[in-house]
Amino acid sequence: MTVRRADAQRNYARILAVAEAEVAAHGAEASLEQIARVAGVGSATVRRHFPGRRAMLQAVFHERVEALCARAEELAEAADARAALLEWLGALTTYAASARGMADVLVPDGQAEADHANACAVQIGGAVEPLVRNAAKAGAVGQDVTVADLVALVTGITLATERHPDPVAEAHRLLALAVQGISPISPRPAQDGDGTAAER
Amino acid sequence: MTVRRADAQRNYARILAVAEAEVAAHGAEASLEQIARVAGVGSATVRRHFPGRRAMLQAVFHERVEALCARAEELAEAADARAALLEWLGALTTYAASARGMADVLVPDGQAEADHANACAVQIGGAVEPLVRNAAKAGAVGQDVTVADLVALVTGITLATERHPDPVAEAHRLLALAVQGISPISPRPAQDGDGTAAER
DNA sequence: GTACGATACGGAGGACCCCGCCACTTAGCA
DNA sequence: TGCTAAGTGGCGGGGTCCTCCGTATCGTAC
Repeated sequence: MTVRRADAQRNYARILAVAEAEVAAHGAEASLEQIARVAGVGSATVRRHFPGRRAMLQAVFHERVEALCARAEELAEAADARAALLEWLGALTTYAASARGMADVLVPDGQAEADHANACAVQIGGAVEPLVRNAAKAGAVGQDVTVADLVALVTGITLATERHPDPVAEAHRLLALAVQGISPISPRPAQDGDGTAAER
Repeated sequence: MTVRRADAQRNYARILAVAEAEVAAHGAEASLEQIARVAGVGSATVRRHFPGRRAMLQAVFHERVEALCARAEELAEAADARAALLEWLGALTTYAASARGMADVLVPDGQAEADHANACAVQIGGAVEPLVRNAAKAGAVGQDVTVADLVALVTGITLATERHPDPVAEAHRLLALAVQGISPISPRPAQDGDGTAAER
């Protein structure tokens, strides 16, 4: 635990490379065993570096997450807060829809993440927070809209369009729909405006 | 193939009942093997009645899908087309978010469904089509919005909020957000210009 | 009431995967 | 050059999915 041995680092890199390819090919449920086989290491080694599938996926998509965070920081400076936020959402959609398995790692995992609390989600949350706040200040989005909401919406869209012939295009279509509103009406207080009623 | 034997029907019913319980308990990835065990039949029998997990899930949620279709037909008569559509979307959200695994069966499955083309999706599509058309005619939704779009959006939201402490409430929140629009402005054809964004 | 044929059943077996354990190798420091 | 702990790989156990095939059972015709 002190410092990682050199061979371990090499193995890690190799496994990660194989994992990327494998996830790209088979999506989020790529076989860890298969990754080990292709990488030419024992399956135990893979699991040592990545305890659990989620960890593996997080590692695979780490670069992309960082790219998204960097983009968010750039965009936080933009003059048009609304356009900036929308562009970032578009970028997120493109990433999530084109990289199989990425959406799965963005959806919060109930129990097993309390310890380090879904690393990428937190990371993204921090980086994008300013974007959303700027947009809220400009009146482009509601005050109660959180980063998590937006990410959830996009990941949901991505998951739902995963098997579509052209996932990226379809995801962007649905995103546009959600941005514009399915059926927007200016909020009127005291009307039925709070969303949906309970039903049977 | 002529007529089903009586014992087969009984087994089917029993397995279906167990499957419902099992899916409710463990979600969409409930073990077929486990279902067989609990139902006291061989695993082959389960898969004879339900070839593949999707078939099982479709059977499990068949009643709910029918209920939703019935609701849609009722609502098609409503005076306020927009309210009708929104209520139906709310109902769908409640169903999908409260019944674990239902969302998974609503998301179209690329290849294996071409033969009978995702039974429930088609069924819902047919029943809800009038609702959407009415709403479109009333100008409540865009002309290019399809049933599939709306269902995809809701199922996506459901998938993304699956692990949330209170999935139903959270799903409804996001649905409301999507209905109102994340940041509605009309840069798109044919819609009236609302002009300024800063509404709220 | 019985005998027969189609229908449905269930268990065995193969393939795959995840996971934990443990003896062995090897890198890195003294 | 040794020594030690980090790192490794393979094995076995438990689980699932899926297919095949002998067998029991149902429904019917006689």
